[in-house]
Amino acid sequence: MSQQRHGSTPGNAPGDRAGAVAAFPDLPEATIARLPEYLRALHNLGDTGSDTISSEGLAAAAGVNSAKLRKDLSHLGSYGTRGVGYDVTLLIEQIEYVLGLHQRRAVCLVGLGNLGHALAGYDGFASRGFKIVALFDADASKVGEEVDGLTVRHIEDLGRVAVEENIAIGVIATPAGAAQAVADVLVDAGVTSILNFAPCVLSVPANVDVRKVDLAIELQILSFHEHRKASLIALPGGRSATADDQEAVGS
Amino acid sequence: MSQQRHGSTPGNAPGDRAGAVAAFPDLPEATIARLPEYLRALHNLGDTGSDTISSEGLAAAAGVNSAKLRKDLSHLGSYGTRGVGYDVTLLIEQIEYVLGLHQRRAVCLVGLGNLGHALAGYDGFASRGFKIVALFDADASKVGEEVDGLTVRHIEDLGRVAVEENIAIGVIATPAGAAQAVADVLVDAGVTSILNFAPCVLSVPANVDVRKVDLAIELQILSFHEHRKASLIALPGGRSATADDQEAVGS
DNA sequence: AGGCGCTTGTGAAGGCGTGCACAAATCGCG
DNA sequence: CGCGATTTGTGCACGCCTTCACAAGCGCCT
Repeated sequence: MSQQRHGSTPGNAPGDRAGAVAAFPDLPEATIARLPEYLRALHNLGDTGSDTISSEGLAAAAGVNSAKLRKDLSHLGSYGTRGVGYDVTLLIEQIEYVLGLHQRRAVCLVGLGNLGHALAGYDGFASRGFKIVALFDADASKVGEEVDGLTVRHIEDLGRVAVEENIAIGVIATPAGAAQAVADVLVDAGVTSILNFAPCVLSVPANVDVRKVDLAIELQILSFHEHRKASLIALPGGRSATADDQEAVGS
Repeated sequence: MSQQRHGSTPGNAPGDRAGAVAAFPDLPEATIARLPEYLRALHNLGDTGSDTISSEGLAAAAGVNSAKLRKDLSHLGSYGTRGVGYDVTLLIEQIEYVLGLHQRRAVCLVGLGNLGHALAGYDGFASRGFKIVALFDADASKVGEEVDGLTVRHIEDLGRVAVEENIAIGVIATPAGAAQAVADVLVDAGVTSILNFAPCVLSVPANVDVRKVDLAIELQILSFHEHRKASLIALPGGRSATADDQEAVGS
């Protein structure tokens, strides 16, 4: 789908520049973070729904406030139809274009431990606009291994391969100790976006974007809420009330 | 470490309530989300550093502004020493207590596909306050399998086991289609915090906290920034400039 | 053709978070 | 004992984001 010519994407008619791309009306970061949610909801609805969707309906499917959704979409100049709603197909195209998903992006993955293996085989990447085109590891014993149709290469080759394959996004799934070194190599190779799963802070040039996913942090945030809930219950309440300040796992 | 009696945690001396726990001064969500970062940085520094750390130093290690860090710490009534800094050990204890990490929390994991296997073996959970005590899957062919020292059980047993093991946190690593059903089972079993890796919106009662991690969304956000950067370069620039509106992966 | 109901798009207000800049406090040294 | 250097804790202002509420626009039905 969305095989259409994207140069004709609507919404950039009036104030467009030279012959370049769209000239983004610098969207708020919060909006950008939600666009992928809308996109996912739209794809789900596209299969089993009608041609159009109201802001109310889409907002419910994406789990957000409908006013927020409308404002988000209005930011990217999207045209809904008053009294009707948004054209599902058109909206999908618009969002995909803004997110730069009209082209399939090449991604490389560094670090093939536990998590790396899982990421290499994760369907969600392929089905949502990305293609892992290379795997790297520093461990010689892993180099040469075949993972999900790709051969693991030594990280030394990263620079060359990144240029050959035009890789702009790198995923770091190494231990924390190795992450900064890997990031440096990625930056040197021309990668300008990094998704970091290692629990550490990366320092990179200003033109490089880094996003971090730390699984333990997510759990710790939940732990806080557990702690809070348990302490609010105070005396009454269920089994977790008194147990909270004792032990949870068992001695 | 932090084996001490936590009832004596300082900072709640003046306005404490009955005999209950701490009575949190409802911290801002943004602060809560950063506390785990500080904690990680502190652990790193604790190994190779001095007894105290300045807000400047810790902020650098955690990748945030130092004023923000001070404000965050002040919210939880932490006592640093002016002219000196924060006592590393004490601060670790404080943050761990606030996050509810003074006890090791029992976690169960549902869904042992690619990602589930990786999560089951992820060191970061064990080393940062959590213990996976049970694995579940709906696929009969996976039940009985041994993964990282635990035997995979059928999801039917979740209710019973959750109560037995006093599980308050559940991790969903199933396909999107199964996630809501799993969430319902978890909620029924008394789980009040869910970490959801499935790309879908979960609907749960108000007293249940859900955090979502969607790997593809992170990449899509990076993709947007790639797209934006590429379009800003316009004409000059590197290899990715002209390639952006063509193809990235190769025909 | 006209009116009515529905939905989008947006102005305005309120809340939250951030970062500056400085007062208050503590330590060390002379 | 007092002074200066250093660092925390925080008042304040600014900007972003969210949410409400409503006018404007569109289609359908009569």
